[in-house]
Parts: sequence; structure tokens; C-alpha cells
Amino acid sequence: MREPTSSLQGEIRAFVLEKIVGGEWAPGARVPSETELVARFGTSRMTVHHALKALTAEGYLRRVKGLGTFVAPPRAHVLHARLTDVADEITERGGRHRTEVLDHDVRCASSTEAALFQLPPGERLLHARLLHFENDTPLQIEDRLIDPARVPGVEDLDPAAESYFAFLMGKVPYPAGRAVVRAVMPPMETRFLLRMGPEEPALEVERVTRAPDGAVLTVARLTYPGTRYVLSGEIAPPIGRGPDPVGDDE
Amino acid sequence: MREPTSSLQGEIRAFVLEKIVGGEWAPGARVPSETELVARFGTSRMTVHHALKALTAEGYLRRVKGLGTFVAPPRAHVLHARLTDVADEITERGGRHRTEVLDHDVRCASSTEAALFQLPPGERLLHARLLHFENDTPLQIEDRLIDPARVPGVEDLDPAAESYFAFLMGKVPYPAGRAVVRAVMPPMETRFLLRMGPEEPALEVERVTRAPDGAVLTVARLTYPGTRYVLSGEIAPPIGRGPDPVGDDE
DNA sequence: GAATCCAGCTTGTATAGGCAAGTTTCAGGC
DNA sequence: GCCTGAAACTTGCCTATACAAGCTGGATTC
Repeated sequence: MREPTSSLQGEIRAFVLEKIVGGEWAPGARVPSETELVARFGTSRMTVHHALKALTAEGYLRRVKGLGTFVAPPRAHVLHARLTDVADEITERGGRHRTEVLDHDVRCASSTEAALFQLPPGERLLHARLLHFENDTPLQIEDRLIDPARVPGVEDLDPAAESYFAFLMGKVPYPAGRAVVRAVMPPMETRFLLRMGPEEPALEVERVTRAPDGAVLTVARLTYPGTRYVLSGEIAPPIGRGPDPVGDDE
Repeated sequence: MREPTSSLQGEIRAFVLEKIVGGEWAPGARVPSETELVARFGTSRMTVHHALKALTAEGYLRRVKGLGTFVAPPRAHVLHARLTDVADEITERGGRHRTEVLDHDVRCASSTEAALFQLPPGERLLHARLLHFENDTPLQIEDRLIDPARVPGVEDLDPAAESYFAFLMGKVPYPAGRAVVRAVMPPMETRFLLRMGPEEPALEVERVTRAPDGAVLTVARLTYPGTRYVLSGEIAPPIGRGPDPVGDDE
């Protein structure tokens, strides 16, 4: 992470960050107060304040009104793994992507499906099952349910032409949600479709996508052959999001 | 995500964020300039400026000097999965944790290991293989290599008493690194140790942890029984980190 | 001794002004 | 038409000041 020291804020930021990641200031330790840093760097308090506030938002510091600034205790690391469109992923590494539609219908929600979507049972749900190929080798089975009432126009979409991922991204650019990653032994049909070996496990990513208001838009189960796909990402300390990053414990 | 409108910055932030996540302002669209928002909210420019800057750091906006402020194009979603200490994870959900040491020795690095650590071959490496139990049921095999030259005191650690994760966290609180998650069919010995079923796959997390200066500190391979463990996390748009969050493409 | 209050520290927030630096646009001169 | 340059706009950054709100510790008072 390169640190621009071109600005005064950047200088203060680099100074504090270096002490933290270098271990000189241990987690929980007191950081010099704003006025002390003002004296050290000869800047105005606002400049110091904004440098420290930025580091707080990034999870390195913890500030308590009336008390002072402290090095945040890192209790966990976070894996940041990109969940991209499988079509993008394939074309990005120079492959050829093709979609085969296995199932595509509108059904009435079963009781479990209705509970998942927090809808009354019997509500209409769009269901699609797609097989994604990379250079004519199957790479992913996408099993997806969508609430068509919340995603207008999705019923007219041709999944072979435009992916649901891209379509939903266009409709709801900033969704929330959860995902679960597991290792499974898939059923015979899946093994056959993905041309998997007799002992080969599958990596399964199941994700629930919600609109900003909390309503479930879509539930997707993505199945990959274990020998042909891995999930990878960067590791970093947790990042604060929004103006109220603390207030969880203690 | 609750939004405090108690402050003027919070009001402006909520106003802009609501337009973005609500889809009213599409990705790439122009956001009112600072002076326009000043006129609308009747605040000083700095107040508007800091509200917009915070949203930029969180990845919602993109600002170009001389041009204006725009809604950031969300190109991918990111899975934020916490990688915690198994011991913490188990005790947090009320379980009893116990560690069994399978292997614990100092060896000379093989050529592949040396390449992994970017060290000359034959350098001393600490190797440990641990079996973690939750209520006497095996949950994880931890296979770990550590560079003792970079982690002083690690050779005196008793892995059954304190986890390497916690020890390393104390030594290098803010590490960097990468992790890979895959589904595998583990060898016989692993299946036996983890008491896995005959057809049960395993979830494997392999992570490389580096010091802030880039040197590899430790490589860990964590193996879980597929039916007893899943990796889960929140999904959110990518977050900018540091003062230079863009500058990658276009 | 115990409770109270206040001074002195801390951070949070907002204001008003200024200058720098980048982009666009359009008028003017060639 | 083409190039040039200035004006007008944008964001980036810094300063100086002010007040609010929260915590701590010590002096005061009971």
C-alpha cells in the first residue's frame, strides 16, 4: 500500500500507520492526542483530525470522545473474495463463455422457498438452472430463484444472452446479502453435467441477495467442480463502514 | 445500516446514499457538485466535502478534480468472511476447545517451501500439524509452516496452550496476505483423524500471511470436514482502502 | 471519609475563508 | 479552420476559530 506523503494529512497518516503496523504502538495503546500531533507536525487541528478520522474509518484506530485515540484491537482477519459474474471471470482470463439453459420456468413458491423470500406461500417465483461453459468445458451450475415482483423485467430476460448477475447488478447496483461456501458431494446429475470425476467434490457458493430495504431479491446456488475452481481473495483487517463503526462490544 | 441524521454531514450522507442505493442515481451518473449541495443544505462547503469524501472512501462515489463527483460503477461484489481463530470460534458458540499436537518440529525448508517463503533452500522452518476438537469432535486440521527468524519466540510456544493464530496476531497485529478456499477429497489419514464419512469432502482454506514489509511469515492449510463446517460472510460492494482507492483502470 | 463540583483535558462537528490544481468551454487571434 | 488563452467551473487541501459533549482527577464541601 503506497502512502502519499505529498499532503500534510498523508504525512500524519503515514507516521501513525507506520507505528501501528510496525508494532511500535501495540493494540490498545494510546495514540498521541490531536493537540500533541498538532505540536509535532505544526499543522492545524483539523488536518490532524481528518487524518486520524480516516484511519478510524479503516479500522486501525478507535477514538473515544473525552478520552483519546487508541490503536484498535484486531480480533479477526477478513477474507475479501470477489464474487464476479462467471461470464466476466471467464472472458477476463481469455476464455470463451457459453450458457446452456437447463431449466427456466415460473413456479409457485413452496413453503421453504416462501420462507426464504419472506413471502406468502404460492407466490410466483422465477426459477432458472443454467450450465456455464468455459471453452466448452462446464465450469458452473447456477441454480437461481428470483422474485419477479421485485425485479421488473426479469421474466423477459434470455439467460443465454445476458446473465442474471449482470441484469440484477443493473437493477440494484448496491445490494446487501450473505453467502455461504461449502464443500459437498453433489448428486449424480450434477456430476454428469459438470463432467466431474467419480471421487471429485464440488465447491458450492450459496448467496442470498437483498435489496437495500431488506427484501430478498434472489437466491443463487453456484456449484463448481472442486478440481477446476477455487475461491481466492485478499486478507486484511476488518474495515469500518459507515459513520458508526464501533458500538458492538465492551 | 442505520444512518445517523443527527449531524449535518449525516443528513447529506443519507441524502446522497439513498439516491444511490435506491437506484435513482445510476452508476456513472453525475452527483450534484459541492456548491450545489451547499446551496441545497445551507451548510459550509467543508461539511459537504467531508460527507462526499467519506462516501468516496467507502466506494460509493468517485471524484475527479476539475470534473465532478460521480456514482461509482460497482463492478463486483465482495464476500467478507471472517477468518477467526478456531479456538475463539468454538468457545464463542459455547463449545469446548482442545488441541492435539500431531507433529511439531523444526525442519530444513525443501525447495518448494523455500520458494513459498522466498528464502534460500535449507533455511530452518517451524512445522506444526494440529488437530482441533470441538467437544471431543475433531473439527479442523491445522498444517502450518512458520519462519522462526521472522517470528521471534515462536519456537518456545506450546501449540496446545496458545494457538499460533493468537500468537502471530500478537506479534504482527496488522498482517497482509492471500487465502484460497477449495473443496478437496483428503487423503486417508486426514479422513481418519477428522472422523469423516467415506464419501465426505473437505473444505480447505490455505492462507499465506505476510508482514507489512512483504516477507512471508507463515503458511497455513486448514482442513475442515465438509458436512460440519461452512465458510460464511457478508456481501457488500468493494471498499476503498487508503487515500488512493482508484487509479486501477480506464 | 464520602459525595459533589469544576477545571482541564479529550474528540466531534461546523463555519468561513483561502489557494492550488485539474477540466471544460468558448471567445479571440492567426 | 486551427490554435491559444482566459474564464468558469470542479475537487483537494489547509488554516483558524468556535462551540458542544464526554471523561478524568483533584479541590472543595458536607
